[in-house]
Amino acid sequence: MTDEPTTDRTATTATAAVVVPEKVALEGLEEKWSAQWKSDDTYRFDRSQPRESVYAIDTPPPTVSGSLHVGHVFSYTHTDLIARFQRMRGKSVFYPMGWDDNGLPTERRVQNYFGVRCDPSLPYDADFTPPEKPDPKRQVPISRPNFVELCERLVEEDEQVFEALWRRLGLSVDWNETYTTIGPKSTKVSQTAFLRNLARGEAYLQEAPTLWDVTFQTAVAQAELEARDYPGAYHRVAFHHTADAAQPVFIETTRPELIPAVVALIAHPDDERYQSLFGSTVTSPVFGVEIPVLAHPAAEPDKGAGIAMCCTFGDLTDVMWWRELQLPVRTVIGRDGRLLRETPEWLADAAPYAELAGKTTFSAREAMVVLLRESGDLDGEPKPTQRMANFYEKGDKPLEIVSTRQWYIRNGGRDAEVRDELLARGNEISWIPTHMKHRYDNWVGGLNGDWLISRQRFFGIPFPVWYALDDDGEPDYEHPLLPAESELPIDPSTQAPRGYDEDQRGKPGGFVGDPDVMDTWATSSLSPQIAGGWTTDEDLFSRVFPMDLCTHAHDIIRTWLFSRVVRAHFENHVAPWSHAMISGFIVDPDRKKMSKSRGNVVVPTEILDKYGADAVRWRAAIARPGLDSPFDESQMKVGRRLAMKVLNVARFVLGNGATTADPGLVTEPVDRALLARLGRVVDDATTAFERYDYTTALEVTERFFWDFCDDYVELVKERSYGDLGAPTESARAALATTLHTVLRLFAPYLPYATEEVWSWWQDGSVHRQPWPTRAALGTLDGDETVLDAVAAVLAGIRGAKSTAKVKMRTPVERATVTAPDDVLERVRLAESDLRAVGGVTGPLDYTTGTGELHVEAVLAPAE
RNA sequence: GGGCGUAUAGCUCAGCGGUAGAGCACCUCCCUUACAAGGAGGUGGUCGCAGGUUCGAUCCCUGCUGCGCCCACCA
Repeated sequence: MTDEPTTDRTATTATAAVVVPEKVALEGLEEKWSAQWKSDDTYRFDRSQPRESVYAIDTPPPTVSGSLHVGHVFSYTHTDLIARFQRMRGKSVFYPMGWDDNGLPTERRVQNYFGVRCDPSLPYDADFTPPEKPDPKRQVPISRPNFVELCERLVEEDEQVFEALWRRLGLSVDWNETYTTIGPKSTKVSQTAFLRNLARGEAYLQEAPTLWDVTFQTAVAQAELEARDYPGAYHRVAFHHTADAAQPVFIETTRPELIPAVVALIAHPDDERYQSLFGSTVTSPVFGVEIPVLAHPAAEPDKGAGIAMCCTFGDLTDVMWWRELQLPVRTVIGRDGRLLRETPEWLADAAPYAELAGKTTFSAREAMVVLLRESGDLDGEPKPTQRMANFYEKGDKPLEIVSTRQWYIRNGGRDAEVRDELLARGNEISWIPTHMKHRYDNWVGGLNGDWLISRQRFFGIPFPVWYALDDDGEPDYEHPLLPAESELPIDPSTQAPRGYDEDQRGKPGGFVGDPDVMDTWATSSLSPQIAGGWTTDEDLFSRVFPMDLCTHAHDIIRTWLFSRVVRAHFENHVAPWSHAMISGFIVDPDRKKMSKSRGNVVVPTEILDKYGADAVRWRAAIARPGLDSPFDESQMKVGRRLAMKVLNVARFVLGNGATTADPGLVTEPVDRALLARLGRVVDDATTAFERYDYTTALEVTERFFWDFCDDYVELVKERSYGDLGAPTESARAALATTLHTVLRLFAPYLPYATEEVWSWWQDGSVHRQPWPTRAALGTLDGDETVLDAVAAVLAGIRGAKSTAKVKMRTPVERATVTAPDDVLERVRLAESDLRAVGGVTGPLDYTTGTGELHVEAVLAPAE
């Protein structure tokens, strides 16, 4: 199963002078080899290969304005392990790297870093230089093009820092294949895909209630929501029967400031308490607005008073009622999160509104309570409560819902057929681990609206859309003006649509550009297309798409993973990759999520400085896909020790002239046993790696390697020196063959230590060598149980010395091995080696016994 | 409230219908010419709880409980 034809060269002799350093160290290897890999272009993708010889990887473009934590480092390492394995298996690995430099985080950083803010009404200033000392309180207003220039300047610096970190970690990315989510290529691809979505009816413009962040003043998509605990208070408020004002109807609300926006009271159709009210009207307190009392099954009888005040819009339930019961829109909250300054015309009693106008929701709530007290409609005191409120994941005020015009892409949230298609795409993907598919299914099944992709921001990919202005200067949203694909990329804020001149911008009979930009996910959802050359390099695209693997942590299944499936589904009619490998989180030792606010974040460069890249990679590799893993520095030490051991044992093997890795020279039973076992390890590691189980592949290799160092190397040490008169060449060839094989098995995990050792006696990079195969070891007939028998004798002799608390080189005057005959037979095969390593100077006797092998040793008296 | 995962040595984790495993930590010993940032040898567990299936359950089934995550939840 692992014996696929490759150009395996296990039978390799030294092709260059063997240079083994006097002293080995991990320090310096990262600088040395990452520079070498860069200058040699070691990881370059060979694009001449056909699709079946290519392994293509979709990596998450990190947010360059953010900071990386150790979880990122681990997750990217997981990807790299697979990339290196596939490369050694003979695949041409397409492993690009993207930078997400788009969007809000960058804007925010630019504002703070340069002390500026974007004012789109200003003209471009070609000579603008940012203030020398940024003053966060007095940000300099600059034009949108100036602002974007600063964004681009800053992300370029950020990208260099990130690339340096990734190179040091040893990611085998092809650095010729990079992209950004804001660059011309991404813009062209994003705009092209958008226009095609639009032409097919998958994208549309709609005025609708939208989740809105009042701080950033932008719309927010469902995927960016985060529910958080938020303190509030129930206010018991009286409405009044319109027919009989003396009869109050009590509702409970946490948002009394929305009373001017009330459009109905709603109770469950079966709720007996309100049967007589259905169909009648009530009058709102303070403002005297007459509203209907309606029935709807979503009203919960045991929640609050059992009858709810429906406002436009307090929450998503209000939106549902508004839509399903066809209620009017009465907006009182503006985009700045404050109550509208103009008094709404529907208020029967308008005067009290002056107390609320222009206030934040928080202040308006207090003012409203005063008004309710004055009118006598507040029953009792507000009762404090904790509830969950929706927040923008980057925001710190609860979201409001305002009615705005936005661009959407269909995602099944409003369409069962599309939803089923997307669920079916999920079935096309092999999920690692498999249970991560549930998250995808849950998310797709739970969508309650289409994907909102427009943002009211500045630094982002603009919609390639203009609107004609009528004679009154009103835009015609029904018939957007679109560019041809060949004209892309375009910026509608600086370019005019066909048939118009720039001086018609904003004038009646002229045009206006769509002011919005795409959300960053609307671009990164196309990462396979952007990186793969869709519409920009179709030959490349045919060789890499659909891709083989995407890897990232489980937190972005609902965003990045899902959105890529949506885009590939519509555009390419296929899932974007065959495998999705989902990493767990690195949590702190108390199993809490690492976060800046908790102050428990581990900075990647610190652990790289302290333990080295190989050690950090080793630690990453023992975290299996999908499982959270607590950060523990002691584990880095273990990885570091392994890397050191590789260097040291190689120094021994090669330093003794065991440089000919030719299994054909391995003749002694114990040596053949070693290679037989190694062959099984190669098979096991390969099988595990093929299943994306990099952890098991490492474990079996490591188990073998430590046994090799502790037992086999000790066993044949004397013989390999050539002073025993025993077959020296067999031992030396076994040592060299094992080193030659194990280095390649470890290469994905420990790229630096293995490359260093490889360079001592081989040409080229170990990372371009073929993955080892069992067949190439040529010892399928070896009896590996010989090793077990020998190891048991060794342990027996060592145990005797350890129990006696004497030095390990204490001579053994007489030893008796008791074991079943077949085991004794195997021990005899290595007798001279055992005598040498055990220091057995006197007789070595064998007696037949049953059960476990047992050694009786008579030790020489202490000197 | 819905879903998913998880529970095995002090810690981190493998494992599996047939006598409980590794690494770390801990204890004892050893400077041995690849390695003291080493090496050798040890101590340590009613496999979360309760039922069931079975000759036999840590493993399979059911139900609990703890922990973690995702989703829903603004009246």
